[in-house]
Amino acid sequence: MPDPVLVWFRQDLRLADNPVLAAMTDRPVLPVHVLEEPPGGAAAWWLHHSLAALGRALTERGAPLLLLRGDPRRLIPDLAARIGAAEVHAGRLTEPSARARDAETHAALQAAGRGLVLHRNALLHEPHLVRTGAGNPFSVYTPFSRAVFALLEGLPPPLPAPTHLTLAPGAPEGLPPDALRLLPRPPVPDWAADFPAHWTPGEEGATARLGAFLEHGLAGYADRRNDPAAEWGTSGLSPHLHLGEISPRQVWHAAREKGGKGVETFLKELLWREFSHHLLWHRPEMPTAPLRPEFRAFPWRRDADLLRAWQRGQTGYPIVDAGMRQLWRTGWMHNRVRMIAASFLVKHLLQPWQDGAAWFLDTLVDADLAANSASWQWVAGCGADAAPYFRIFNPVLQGEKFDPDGAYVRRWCPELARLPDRFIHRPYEAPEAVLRGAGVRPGRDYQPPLVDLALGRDRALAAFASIKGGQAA
DNA sequence: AATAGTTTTGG
DNA sequence: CAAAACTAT
Repeated sequence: MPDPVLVWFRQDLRLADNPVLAAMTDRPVLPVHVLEEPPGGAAAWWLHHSLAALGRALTERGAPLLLLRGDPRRLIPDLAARIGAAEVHAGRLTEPSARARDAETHAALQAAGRGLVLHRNALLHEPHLVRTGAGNPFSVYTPFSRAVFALLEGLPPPLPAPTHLTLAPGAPEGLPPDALRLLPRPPVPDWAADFPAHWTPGEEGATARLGAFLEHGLAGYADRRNDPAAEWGTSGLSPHLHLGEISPRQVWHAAREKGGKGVETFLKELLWREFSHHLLWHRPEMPTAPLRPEFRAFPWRRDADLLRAWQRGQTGYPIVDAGMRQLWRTGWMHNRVRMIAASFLVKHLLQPWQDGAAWFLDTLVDADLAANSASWQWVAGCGADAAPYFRIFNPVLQGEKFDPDGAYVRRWCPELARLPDRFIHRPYEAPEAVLRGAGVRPGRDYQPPLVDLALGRDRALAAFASIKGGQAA
């Protein structure tokens, strides 16, 4: 009998195209997941269901998933010792805390003569292996995407899922998924009540979502990806990719095989995800500190009331409010609307981007530290390859451009649904008779804007001007 | 992955 | 005089 192996599942909750499992042919395995800190609320809901789905799939293959809660630095080496595993295998992660944890776990394993083997499993290409011609990490997206595109020409095809696994003997009793307490419980109201109508966590759900997107969305992707009301405007794969229920390699190959219009545009979006992880790998401070140092002196005007109004979707700007409510109800927000809502918070309201990023991490089912941090820094203008500081989205113009008939706003802000197109993105300009005709009582059904757009814009520009003395690039 | 204000164009 | 082009932020 070959040596047993401990298979440590983290953000690769799938069987197909899983290099960790593929390395295990004919070896007895103990699949384990250790919950150390629960993720944000919405992501925790997703994790619960994803772990349950993975558990079922692994049980069918003969090796049930062991669920534990506690410190992996101690639990993983203990478990490896208990089943006599010389090696622990896992997928490599980019989050700084996970990297530190893996290094410590590795050290603890090594002290007992064991090893931790990390596989490329969450990304198309390892972030530490992509370099500029000069040998440095990339800090600009376009050259990064060009380099990675070239590297991916020889991307091997996805690996098949194992049909049968042999369970290593000696596993202790694990926890049922419910014991991880990842779901909202009383007295907290069930904010996830609507999630199941929108999502099916787990590998099967991910595969089905990819198939449906290829069928209904890919060909029109270049045209529709900025239409937040379009049913198949985007793939909706972000939460599945975040937990590795499907690999980017599977998505990459499937899109290329399908071919046709929209493929290039779609693949470039996958590379934004890669780029975010590349940045986080090389700049682990990215989640908390601006990548452009002059932004450390930015005069934010932190205000709990403004932040709360934004969180609740009560800013008075329909496209922002619709987005924030879609986020709360479904755990997801369309990418175009994320940019608009984020820009409004950091520019017009002058709230620190870190506060917005924290709210997104708590409410998004796809809460990904790399993508979230990189994107907020991009919007705020303090990121490596960020929008110039003077790029300030006007939520009314953006709404009129990308949601011209107000379908998105009407869906998520039903109190405005009967307003004519002309005022759907600027209800505060509607004459009283129009409001009355649409059944909107001013100040009662919909609040006045939190800030005048011209004033907010000028104030943001002034704030940015005040830090420009720094060594801006 | 902008916007606002100004100037120029062209029917 | 509306639309397109240009330009500063």
